[in-house]
Amino acid sequence: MSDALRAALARAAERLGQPDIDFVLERPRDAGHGDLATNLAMVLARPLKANPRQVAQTLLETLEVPAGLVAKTEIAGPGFINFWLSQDELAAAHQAILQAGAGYGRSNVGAGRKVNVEFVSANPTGPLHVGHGRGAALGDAVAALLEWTGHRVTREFYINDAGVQIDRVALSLWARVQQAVGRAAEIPEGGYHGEYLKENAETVLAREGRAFADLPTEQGVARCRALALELQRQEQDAVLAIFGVRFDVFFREQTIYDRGEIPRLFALLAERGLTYELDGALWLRTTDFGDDKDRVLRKADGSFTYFVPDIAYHVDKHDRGFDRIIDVWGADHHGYIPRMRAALRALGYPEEFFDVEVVQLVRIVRGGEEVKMSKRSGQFVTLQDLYEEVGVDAARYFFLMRPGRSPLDFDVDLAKKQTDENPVFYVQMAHARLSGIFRTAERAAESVTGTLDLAALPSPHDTALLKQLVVFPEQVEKAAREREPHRITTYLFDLATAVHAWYHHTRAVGAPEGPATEQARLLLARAARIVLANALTLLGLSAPDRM
RNA sequence: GCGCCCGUAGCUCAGCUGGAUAGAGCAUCCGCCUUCUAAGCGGAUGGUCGCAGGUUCGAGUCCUGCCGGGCGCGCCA
Repeated sequence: MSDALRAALARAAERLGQPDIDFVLERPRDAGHGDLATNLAMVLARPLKANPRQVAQTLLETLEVPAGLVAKTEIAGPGFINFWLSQDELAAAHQAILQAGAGYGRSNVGAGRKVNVEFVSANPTGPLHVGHGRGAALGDAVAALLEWTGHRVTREFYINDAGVQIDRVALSLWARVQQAVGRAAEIPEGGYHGEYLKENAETVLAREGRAFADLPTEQGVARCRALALELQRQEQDAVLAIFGVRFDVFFREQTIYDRGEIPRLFALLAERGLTYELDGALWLRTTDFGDDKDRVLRKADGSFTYFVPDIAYHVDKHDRGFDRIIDVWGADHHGYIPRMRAALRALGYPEEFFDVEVVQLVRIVRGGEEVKMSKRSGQFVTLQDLYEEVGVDAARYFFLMRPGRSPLDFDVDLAKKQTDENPVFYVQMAHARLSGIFRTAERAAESVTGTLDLAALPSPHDTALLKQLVVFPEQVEKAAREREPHRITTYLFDLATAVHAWYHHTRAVGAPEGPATEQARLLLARAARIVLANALTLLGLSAPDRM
């Protein structure tokens, strides 16, 4: 609805001789300033050398807006033009909610662009921790936002199954196997000490038989490598499934090697003159592309740095035809961004191809004290511990409440509270209450149909709720563009506030104002329930009918 | 030392491509239960937006410098 007005304003500016002027048409913060406001007169004042309020007056005199769109205009403050939309326009916007239903809020601004979102990508060396949980919630929500705006999204998980970390797990598991059959064995230097490898050792012995422990060391360790990988991946997937996160692609680092991508990459880089030898090592000229120092690809001992398969992996994503890839990385990897960006630039990829979402640390706080570790992992709080304590919905909501770039204090006590202090509870309660209205009315929400009669909605809480509902699609677009799911949790909270206030101050079933108002309020409740459910669903949260 | 992120109410944090009187929750104080879930609603108190300059009709938002906090700076992954 704002598009028609924006076009009309642009035409008016053109008539004043300023066809390409950049102006803003937005929803003002203060409801007293109308439904939409523009600064056009103020930005025109300078080139026209005129008083902004005078310009606003001229604009309003020449403005041609489609009939039935705007009910009232005013010139305010330093030269803002405020618009109030007509009631027909609001009724039409309400009707659009009922018609679109579960699809309300979706758009096509992404125009089918192929996007890859890679997230979690935890090493297969142990259980997922709460930081992975935040990355999972955030990556999944970013992916959902892109889907809702018409992108073709692939959710991808990268498995580091070829590095030295997995070798250390193999040696650690072999040691646990030996211990389990009563032999003296030590977890090697840099190995994994968590309880979970003891469990894995028991699983291995139960499955392979006690004779497994008698294998020659080399063979045993090799088997342990495959078994540890399998068991850790299985556990991670089970936890992610409960957490409600699914991936389309699991990409193993090993595939890079198996397919011979490494020599191909070296040839490509050499061909472009991007590498050189120094001190027995092979270097990539990343400084030519914005990095602060060149990076080693092949070490003097002949082995590759981690950077090598990682570049090859990003090249592979490019070759799979994605227009854009988004990596969700922990904050401890942010120093790695410039070199990867430089490598992809060096290969001639477009600037906007590669993006990184940095996810800051999560501190788990219980009783005002930071919780540092769980017994099972030995060094960190696991994602499983967290959702078993507070529930999946609360965990996901809390992870999404703040921008990923902000460090997060996760208040476990608050997340568990079944009161309005807990934002998840508060938001879901709003949905449950709306469902309760239809239970009381003894009607299915879908059976309430027709055009919304605004004249039958006398309370300011009615209109406040309605106006909150119709901004959902633009909130989704904005959140998708900025890749900021926290905008949706903020919106959900504001919407829930509008619902609770409306619920408390007005009555739908048996409305004292009469049957026309009951009908209008039921239509409003139906729309509000749709929008709440859509926003919750988008973020991977449930929309309960009772609580 | 260099780079990135952060600094907004007592606490935890929002603040949309710069826009009108800087918002919310918690805490503190004051109201409201014959109600479709009081598992709720309304109100009050509380701010040199880290500091100092600059750009602009207009700066929490953009630029520069400084102060404070976090993280990263390997021929580790």
